[in-house]
Amino acid sequence: MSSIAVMASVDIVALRLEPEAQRLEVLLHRREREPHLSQWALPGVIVNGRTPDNSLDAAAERALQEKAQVVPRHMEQVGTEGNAFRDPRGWSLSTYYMALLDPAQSVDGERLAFVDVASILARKVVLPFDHAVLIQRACERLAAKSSYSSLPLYLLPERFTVLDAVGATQACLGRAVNGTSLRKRLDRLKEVGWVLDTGERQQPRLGRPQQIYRHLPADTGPFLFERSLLPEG
Amino acid sequence: MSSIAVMASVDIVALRLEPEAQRLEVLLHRREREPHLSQWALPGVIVNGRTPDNSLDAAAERALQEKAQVVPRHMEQVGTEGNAFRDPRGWSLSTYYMALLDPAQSVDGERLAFVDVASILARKVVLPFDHAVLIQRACERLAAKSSYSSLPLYLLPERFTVLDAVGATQACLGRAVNGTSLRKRLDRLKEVGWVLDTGERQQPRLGRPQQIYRHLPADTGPFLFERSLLPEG
DNA sequence: AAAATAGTGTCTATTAGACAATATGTC
DNA sequence: GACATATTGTCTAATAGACACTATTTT
Repeated sequence: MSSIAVMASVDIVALRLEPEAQRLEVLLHRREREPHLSQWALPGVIVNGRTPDNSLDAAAERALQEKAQVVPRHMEQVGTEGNAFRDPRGWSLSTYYMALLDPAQSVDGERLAFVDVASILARKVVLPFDHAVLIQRACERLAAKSSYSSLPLYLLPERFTVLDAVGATQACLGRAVNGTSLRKRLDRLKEVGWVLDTGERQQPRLGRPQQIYRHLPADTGPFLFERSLLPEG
Repeated sequence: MSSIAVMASVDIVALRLEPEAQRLEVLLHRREREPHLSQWALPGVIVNGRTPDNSLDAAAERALQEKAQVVPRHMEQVGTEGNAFRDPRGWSLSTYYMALLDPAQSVDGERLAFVDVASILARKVVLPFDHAVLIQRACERLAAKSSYSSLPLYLLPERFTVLDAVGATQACLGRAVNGTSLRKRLDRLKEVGWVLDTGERQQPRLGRPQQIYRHLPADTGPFLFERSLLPEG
């Protein structure tokens, strides 16, 4: 049985919207063991028959709790990367999940930090293993789905404005987004009950106050629109 | 190292369009070892450091060649299922791929057969492990993407008619599809060079002859439309 | 009042879909 | 010619997007 076995782990690409510049950040964890001891890497856990997990999803939950110490608004499996080179110890597998966090999620301690995704993808920050690739794949998934779904709203706090929604969508897509279109989408989401209109207002530094929308606490899955936001306009 | 290891495999959900009724069939392989020896199951291979595969994708290719003995027009990873119960030997992982075959793909020998997908999902045919779940997930992925992409065309022979395209799309989506819409989509695919108009005709039993389209031999990835085919009409 | 920002209304473009009209073959 | 089937053309509906216009607040 050991001859048919391989190292396997679950890694979490937990994404947060940085409040100021509305750019994506990924949660990294300082490694507690070799290889790459004490380097910043994706939080993850080993999976095997001796760990307490009954399933991959359960292992992902445990990784979130034990290592990342955050509660995501949404989580989904993205894929599995497996080859002979990604881990110096030999053939290994990593099933990686995308988790979307409330921007208010903060981390304490020396072992956790949020790092700008763009600087990782540009290789300005270098991660061990193939973690940069996993982050890239997760962001590609996020971008693809963001065009035709309400997925970016999982990156917003429970109460948010139209401008927040535009910013989140732009961060996910990596390009400008039409405000009118996003307003219409929020109207649609209001119709189906995916978001609520609180009736409350919020005063920006200057100008007319903003309507405050609210999303539901539970992850009911993203709403799928019938058309995509278009590349140019 | 053996204490941090787990059983892992790659399984292939190879789908074919049954020529007559235009229903989806999946390729099954009679198992050559325990557990579930000589039962029909998904073709797959073990992955670990001792097998010749450099990567998961390479293992998937090997599974196709050695076990399934078919060459797909398209293949993509769908996901990974892992838990303590799916294999009687203990905790195990299966990364499973969706492969789309030419309907002319046939199999010879006693160890391979195409089986109607619907009867598997309805549990009229019972498969070992959680293979029915893997097939279901692959079909869900196929249905989701078929609504907004040219994925169903990978199930067609190189030369096909509009009616073939309608049939394939219906089989993938599991519901009726508007013929006019599909014609327009084929026009769009012709514009971008994803399909070609051969100029040739084919005579059905009765009536006006059908135009014959042709797709390119290489898998350039599905074309993504900006809108979905709509649920009712 | 001026400036800034939010939100609304109107128009266009695109594409799915319904369906009538036409083309082209077999019997 | 009758019939079957394929294809084209016309119209509608829905929604993304552009943009002018209005609303509401601060300074």
